[in-house]
Amino acid sequence: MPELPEVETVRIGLSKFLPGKTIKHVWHDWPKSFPNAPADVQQFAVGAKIVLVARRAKVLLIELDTKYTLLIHLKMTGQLVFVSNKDRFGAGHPNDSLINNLPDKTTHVVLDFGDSKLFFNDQRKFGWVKLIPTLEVPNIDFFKKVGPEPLAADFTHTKFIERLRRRQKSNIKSVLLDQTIVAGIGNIYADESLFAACIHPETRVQNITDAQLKVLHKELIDILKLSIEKGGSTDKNYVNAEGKKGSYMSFAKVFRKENTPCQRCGDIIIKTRVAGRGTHICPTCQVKN
DNA sequence: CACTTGACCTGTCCGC
DNA sequence: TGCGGACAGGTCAAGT
Repeated sequence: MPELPEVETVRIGLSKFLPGKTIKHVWHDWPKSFPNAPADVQQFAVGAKIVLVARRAKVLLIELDTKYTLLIHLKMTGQLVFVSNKDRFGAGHPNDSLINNLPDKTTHVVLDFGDSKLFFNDQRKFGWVKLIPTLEVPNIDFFKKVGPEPLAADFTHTKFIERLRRRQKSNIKSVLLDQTIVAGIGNIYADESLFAACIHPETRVQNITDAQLKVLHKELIDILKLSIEKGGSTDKNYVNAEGKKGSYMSFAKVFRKENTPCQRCGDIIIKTRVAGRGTHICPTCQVKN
């Protein structure tokens, strides 16, 4: 679901459209989707101009010129879709694309810029939009705890290994999913990178060699970069800022590939449960040690 | 401290 | 056809 490559793809899209736009009106219909609305929204968002769009971990940051920033987390089924008025045909048009039919029943927040709108859709309502003073953004609990960006230039294999070894007794998959160790990895890229590095997801970190972790570091970065290039993974809900799906799933080697042959050895990919998550493994390539 | 479970939600699928 | 239950998986809180 939306992990680092998906959120980064949305950021790239929104960066093309949002800077310079002025928020004319904010609509929302579900308190938990926008917890500090409406009081602060009237004061610090309506009338504000968007300065820039950034990302940290799986969180999008839309900075406003009122010294406030909108933080957005898509969680599992969130979408952020930008629609320009001139691109719409109207509901019911033969071109039945998503953008012609928004808002729909999953839409919970709309930022209206007059000539265009940004729709926050979220089928399961786990995601949220928050308005926070820009200076306080680094001090929110999540950002104080979250680990380094895996695609940052200074994220060396040495740093990666040092951080993973803080959880020597845990299984490697739980550690990859732990946002305080490394930011941005979720279920898809944990499974894909562990397969690429030939590591069984239940292996304790202490039983994995530095050489293996160095391979995992390289494979993880390559996979995240490739996925961004392909516009992320669309399993069910995910779309980019223009309402379009990502194509990385067609490059995935194990995720949702259970009962199909492993591309490396021909054995059959299995689906099991590790760390409470659906987990995909090649039983021949990935052996516990 | 490591690890698991439940909560937050809705849609889909499977078995009866 | 409908109905109950499992499942999907990001994050946090609470429990073992």
